[in-house]
Amino acid sequence: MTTERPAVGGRTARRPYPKGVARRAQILQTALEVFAAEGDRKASLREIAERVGLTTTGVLHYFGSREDLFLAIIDERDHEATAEAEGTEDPLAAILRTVRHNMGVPGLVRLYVAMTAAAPDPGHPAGPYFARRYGQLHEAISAGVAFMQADGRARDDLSADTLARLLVAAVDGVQLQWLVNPDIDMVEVVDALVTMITSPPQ
Amino acid sequence: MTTERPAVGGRTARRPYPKGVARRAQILQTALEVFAAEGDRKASLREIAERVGLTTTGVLHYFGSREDLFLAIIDERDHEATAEAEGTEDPLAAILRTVRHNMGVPGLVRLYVAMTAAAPDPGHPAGPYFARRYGQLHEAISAGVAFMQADGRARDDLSADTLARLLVAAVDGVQLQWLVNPDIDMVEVVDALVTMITSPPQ
DNA sequence: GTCTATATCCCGATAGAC
DNA sequence: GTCTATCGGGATATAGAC
Repeated sequence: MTTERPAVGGRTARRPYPKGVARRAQILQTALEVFAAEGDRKASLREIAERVGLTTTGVLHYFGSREDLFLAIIDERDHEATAEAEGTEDPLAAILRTVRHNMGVPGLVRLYVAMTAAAPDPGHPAGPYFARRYGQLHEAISAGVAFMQADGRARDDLSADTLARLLVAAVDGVQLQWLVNPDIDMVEVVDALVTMITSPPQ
Repeated sequence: MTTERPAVGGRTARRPYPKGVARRAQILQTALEVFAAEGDRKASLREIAERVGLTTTGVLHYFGSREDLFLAIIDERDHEATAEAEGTEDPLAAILRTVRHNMGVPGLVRLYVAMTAAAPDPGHPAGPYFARRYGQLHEAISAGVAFMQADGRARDDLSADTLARLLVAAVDGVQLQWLVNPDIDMVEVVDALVTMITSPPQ
C-alpha cells in the first residue's frame, strides 16, 4: 500500500495547480452543503455550479460526473476519519467515537447512506469503492477484536470476523433509523452491542 | 386499526375494476424485475412502461409518480412479510427467518435499501412511510424482547427498547454489506447478535 | 375507468470555441 | 481552465380519445 491518493475525484488529481485545488475544495464544500440542506434530488449539478459561480461543465471539469463528485466528498471525509482512528488500541472505543461524531453531521451521514445504497447498482462508481472500503474496515476491526479476545477483553465464543461484521452493520443500520427519527440515541444502541461483546458469556 | 389497505399506491385503490387490478399487479411485478436486473438508474418509467406495453403516462395513471411506484412494491411485500411474522412467540426466530428469506431475493433487498436511503430526503414519499414502518417494527420487536426478558429467555441488563433498535440496525446494516459482497452470510452475523441477546450476562 | 398524445421543463453529459 | 451550444433522456401536467 502506498500513500498515493486514489483517483476517485477526477482527472486533475495529478499536479494540482493552486487555483484548481481551491476551486475543487470549494465545489466539494458547496456540494455537501446543498445536499445537506436540499437532499439528493435537489442537489443537481446546475444548482451546485450556480452557487459556486460556475456552469455545470465547469464543475464537470473537476469531477468527471455527478456521481464522482459525491463520491469524492465521501472519500475525503473517510481519509480524515481513518487517519484519526489509526493506531487505536481499542477499536470499539474508536467506533463509539465515530458514532458520536456522526450525530453532529447529519448531512454527511445522509450522503454516506445514499452512496452506500447506490453502490450495488451495476456500473455505479461507488460499487468498487465501497467494496474496497468495507474490506479495509472489516480487516481493521476484525484484527482489533481478535486482539481483544486474546487479551480476554472480548468474548471469544463468537468469531472476530462475525463480530466485526456485526459492529459495522450496527453502525450503518442505526444510522438509517436515526435519519428517519433523529430522537434515537445512536451511541446508546451501539454501546449496547459493545457491552455484549466485552462482557464474557456465562 | 382497520384492515383497509393504505392509499400508498395510487388513486384507483377504491373500487378496483378487474382489468385495473391486473394491470396494477403487472406493473408492480415488471418494475421489480427491471430494478432487480438493471438497477435504479436504468429502471426508468419509460423502460418499465415499454415492457408492460404502456406509455409512461399510462403507468402514471396507476401510480402517481415513479417514487410512489417503487414504494408500492415495498409496501406490498411488507404486508406479506408482516402477515407471515404475525403472532410469533419468538421475535428473534422470526427475524432470522426473514434474513434467511432475504438472501434469496437480492433485487428486492436492493430496492428496500434504495428506498430507505431515499426516505430522509425532504419531500420524498418514503419519508413518512418509513417513519411509520420503523415505528411499528420497533414496537413489535421491543414488546417481544420484553416478553423474553420476563421469561428469562433474554438478558435484561439492557433495555428491550435498545435491543430492539439494535436488532433492526443489524439486519438493515448487514444487508448493505451483503449487497456489496454477496459472500457474506447474513444469517450468521445476525445469529451472533441473537446468541448474545439470549445468553445471560455473567 | 383506462389510456394516449402532446408539450414543457429539468437533468446529465459531450463537443468544441475561447 | 472555462464557457456556449446542444443532445438525448426523463419526469410530469393537461386535454381528451376510447
